[in-house]
Amino acid sequence: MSIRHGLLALLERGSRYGYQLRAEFEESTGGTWPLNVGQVYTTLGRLERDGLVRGMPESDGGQRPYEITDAGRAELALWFATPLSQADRPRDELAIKLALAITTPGVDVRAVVQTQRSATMRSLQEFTKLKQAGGELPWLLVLEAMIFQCEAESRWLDHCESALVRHRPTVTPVTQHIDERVTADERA
Amino acid sequence: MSIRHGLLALLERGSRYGYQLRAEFEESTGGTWPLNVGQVYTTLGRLERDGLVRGMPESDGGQRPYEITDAGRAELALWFATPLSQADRPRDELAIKLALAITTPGVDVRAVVQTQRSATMRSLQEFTKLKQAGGELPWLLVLEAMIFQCEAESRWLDHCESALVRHRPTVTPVTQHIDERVTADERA
DNA sequence: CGACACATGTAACACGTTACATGATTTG
DNA sequence: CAAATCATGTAACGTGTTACATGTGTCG
Repeated sequence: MSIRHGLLALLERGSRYGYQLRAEFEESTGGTWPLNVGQVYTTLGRLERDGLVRGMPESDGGQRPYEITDAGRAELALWFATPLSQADRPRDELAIKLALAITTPGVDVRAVVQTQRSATMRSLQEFTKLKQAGGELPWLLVLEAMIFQCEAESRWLDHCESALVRHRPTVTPVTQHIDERVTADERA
Repeated sequence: MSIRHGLLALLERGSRYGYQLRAEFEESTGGTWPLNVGQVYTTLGRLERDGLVRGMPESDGGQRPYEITDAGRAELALWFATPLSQADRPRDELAIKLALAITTPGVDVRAVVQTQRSATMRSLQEFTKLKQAGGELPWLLVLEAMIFQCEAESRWLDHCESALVRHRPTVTPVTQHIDERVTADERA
């Protein structure tokens, strides 16, 4: 639903055509989430089908601008007025992954956690660097949203690791045979 | 991709049938993300089509168990070994919403922020209550992931609000006419 | 001219989601 | 018996995503 409403919001500023919409959408979010042009057109088609936008006749340079309708404006207002509930959000794949890793035989959960943390920290560094480069307020806020998320994820991964250590003791390479005895016990 | 791999992980524990898979999936995540049974079957169909699981003949009580194949095991191992990159994640709808709210005429951004924060805090309280009730380790970690996320979101919303105040001064009901002058200036 | 950016669009597919149809089994 | 739960499955739709086809304009 984010692209749908995103395009609607851009059209609220005034009439735009597909290519413009893609450029402005990517600009708002600083190119963090690249948007395939094709998707703009398919989404515009669906928005028109639903009566939220109106496609104008093709103008001079082969450009076909769209404008938002009253229904579209209402839908947009509703979007802004309604908070995102937990149910609206996609499942947290990382949480699912770790939760299942714990109960899946033959998975080194600590390795999963550590690999993820490396990746998360790399992202965090990239974002921090981008932040130094500066930019418009919207793009800056998006960046900071992702920075906050990375930090939360990193803290959560730390938390998971220590919870795991508490739950099933750490294994060093030397005591590999002990590891196998322990997991065998747990299966019973 | 999370359900696909989730089912694969559950099948790694042993042969299961559809209804069981749904129950175990919801149990792992504590019912936070309810999973429609129908989706289990469609997903199992796709997994079988891709050779990652094998559907067994229908047994006694009308149950049709599935088992994971070697290809499925490889896919699962890959899933666990590969960290989630930023590109894999869905667009952050809230971030997009706020970024666009800022540049959309006629939107009270502060109201959007405050409405969202109320909702986020409500979620946070629910999760905290659930945490007190306790549960298995996987479910506990999932809960804490969501708690951490809510906290990050709440902090980010605070940050947005203060960034907005810095950028365009707060308006009180009494000085409504001043607000209109200001926004008119900004449009120019 | 040839390459590249601009611009529109379609086809095909993946995944998630809901609603529905259908039966077997259990239980009050 | 009737209602609820267990269990399987299909049909239909929505969004997101990619790949492709097509044409125009511009610039070295």
